[in-house]
Amino acid sequence: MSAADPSVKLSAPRKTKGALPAARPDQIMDIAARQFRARGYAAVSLRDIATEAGMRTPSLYYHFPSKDDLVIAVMNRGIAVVREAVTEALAALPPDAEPFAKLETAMRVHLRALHGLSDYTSANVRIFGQLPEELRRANLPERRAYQEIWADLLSATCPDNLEMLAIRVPFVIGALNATLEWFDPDRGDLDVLADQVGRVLLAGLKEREDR
Amino acid sequence: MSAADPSVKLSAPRKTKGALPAARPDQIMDIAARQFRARGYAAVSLRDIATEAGMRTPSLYYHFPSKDDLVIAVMNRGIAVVREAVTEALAALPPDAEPFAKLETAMRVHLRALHGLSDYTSANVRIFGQLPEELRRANLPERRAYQEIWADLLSATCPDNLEMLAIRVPFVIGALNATLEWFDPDRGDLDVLADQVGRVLLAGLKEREDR
DNA sequence: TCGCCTAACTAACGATAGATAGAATGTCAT
DNA sequence: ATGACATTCTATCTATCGTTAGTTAGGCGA
Repeated sequence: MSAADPSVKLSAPRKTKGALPAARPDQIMDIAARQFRARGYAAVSLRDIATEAGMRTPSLYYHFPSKDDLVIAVMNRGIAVVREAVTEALAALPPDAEPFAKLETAMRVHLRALHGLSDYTSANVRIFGQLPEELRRANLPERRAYQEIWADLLSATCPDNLEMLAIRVPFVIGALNATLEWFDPDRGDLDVLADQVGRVLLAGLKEREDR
Repeated sequence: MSAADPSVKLSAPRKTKGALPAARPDQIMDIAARQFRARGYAAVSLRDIATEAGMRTPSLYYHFPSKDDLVIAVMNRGIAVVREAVTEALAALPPDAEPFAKLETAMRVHLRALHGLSDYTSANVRIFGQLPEELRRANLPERRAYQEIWADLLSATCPDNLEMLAIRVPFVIGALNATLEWFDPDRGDLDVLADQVGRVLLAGLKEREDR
């Protein structure tokens, strides 16, 4: 394939100190995230990751104490990335932006994180349901922190109705995440997707009890 | 645990011919579906299935030629079950039912199939993304046939707009399926879920271009 | 120059997976 | 009673997994 001829030894430690061409652990995480995203959790072995990184499997253990630790690191970064992106985008809005304008922005950024911006976020969404329960639990704090952002945003759509909010938060995030399973940004326009999905969800959330 | 002490030999073939207490292959598929639903694809081994069925692993090979074949059978039944349920429910509606009444019915039945009615359907949704591509491909014909029902239903929400329809069909199905990952029918009321989800989606789909 | 740190290597282990071969068991029609 | 069939068994194989142990080689500070 493209990478990794193990007979060619990578010549020793890094010379560059200030240039930092992506630290090795980061590079390994990049590869892991891309493979998890493409092929799922169980289908990706440490051998696969090591091969693409140009090293032997046990060498990975110098950078990560176990496969679980590597996976947890990738998963947590996946949520951190999208949370920071959404937070920044919301902060860039005018302070008096309407609740539904904020919602639309958050949806667009979330979709962009899933489809192209971050292999980490898409890997997280893709493999979360495949992980043994222990690993899933390790990702829950990050997920809950991210959900709080959406709870803030969505509370404007159903004020004083916590039961409705408790359903709408995971429903909206889940509906957005589900696009990962069928939408291919290489074959369709991501902006069109965001327009269509945003329109349906925003209109649906805007609808008042009385119609 | 509850089932299967292999030292107690199950006494030979079935006597009952007309009574049919669920044919053995069906019983095995039931167990497989339940386990796949609960723990995902990779986490369920043939040993696990055999144990719960009260037999040794190789005995499974008398009924199914391989694990792949068993999985494919479970997956296909998962779609078949929900498709038949939706088809029947739609047929039971008055012939002059409005398009959005049909849509709401389909959504309710689909949610019910996911949460309780059928381990096959929930197993399908749960593990589809975990399967190697070859197995996923084997389930595509069933899935496409089921999607056609929804294409019919949803075409009323965006007449003469095939691009929009091509997005709305997988989006709606995906949004419904995603509830499997966060909604627990033991802790929440399924009817409440259907009310809330149905309201948002139906209102969103009803919204006209001009607002 | 010496010794430590970094970063990789080779070799191997134990566990578990799906799968196969062939023997054994019980039922039933003849 | 017997032979055919259906069903499950035991025993074993091969492949692959994550992981550990111990080793090697280069760069850098004292």
